Amino acid sequence: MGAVNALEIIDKNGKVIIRGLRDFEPKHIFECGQCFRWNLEDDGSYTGVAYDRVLNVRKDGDTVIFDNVNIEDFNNIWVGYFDLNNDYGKIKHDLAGRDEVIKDAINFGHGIRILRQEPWEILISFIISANNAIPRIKKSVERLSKNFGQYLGRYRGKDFYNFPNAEEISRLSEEQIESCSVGFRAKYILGAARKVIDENIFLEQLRELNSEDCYNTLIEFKGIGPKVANCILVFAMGKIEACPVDIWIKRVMEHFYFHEDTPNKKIEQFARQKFGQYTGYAQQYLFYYARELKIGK
DNA sequence: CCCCAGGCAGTTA
DNA sequence: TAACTGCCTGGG
Repeated sequence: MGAVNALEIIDKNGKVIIRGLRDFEPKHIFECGQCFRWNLEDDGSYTGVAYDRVLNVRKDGDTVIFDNVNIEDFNNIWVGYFDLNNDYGKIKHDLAGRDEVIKDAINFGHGIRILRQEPWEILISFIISANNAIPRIKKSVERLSKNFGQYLGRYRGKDFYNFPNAEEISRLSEEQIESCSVGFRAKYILGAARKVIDENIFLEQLRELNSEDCYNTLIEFKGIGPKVANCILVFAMGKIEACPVDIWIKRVMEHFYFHEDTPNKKIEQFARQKFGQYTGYAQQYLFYYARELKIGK
């Protein structure tokens, strides 16, 4: 039995409602750069797609309301997706004791959780993320889904589609993929799909590998370098000790710790030494902190 | 118009 | 293996 089972859960009318759910802020979770398919609604809730489901999430005081879901899917899919059985209070307490910088970052993004997302969608999403901006990454992922994914249903008057699987993408032309505004990354996306199909790669099984073997497998894909591979490790493979060093992590680390231009490898080493098994969490708090406050820019 | 955005591959030295 | 360079796209 996980921690979430100790809480009061109400299941009614296609909603699952949890009172007293700690360390959970939709804005922090969905806008900390880890996911691209969650969008803010007019009422402050977020609607997104994962694991062939459409879900809406809202927080009201200490209550979190999951809409468009039944209790079976909640237990089988979303508890894992939102990492609800993980004690973020403990993680934050441990990390915050290490120095004032990470302590401030944690206070700022106190409701962040690392989502356990689908490996294939995350692999392609982060190939698209290279030298790109979040709103445009979201637009490309959305277009790929709408044009080539399977129809899932309607919610609040909008149609939703899943992310096309590797086989579906492998059958597309480079031009079809380019039509989703992915630019020069189209050949990497098609190449990745063909590699997965031709080499019979089961990305879910990479979760069973250790971090290093998992990384070495991912970096064989054209379009996946060190940063993207580490993002896939943290956001889909459960390898939370990994440390993606992007431009914001580089900025915030140089601003607070190095005070000079520093190679990404050195930043990664420093972070892993400082934050250990919690490096991926620390990275996410620091990223959100830096990007929202434009630290180091 | 220029600049840059959660990097990468390819080329050089 | 480190240092460079060009890259689709589109919003500021």
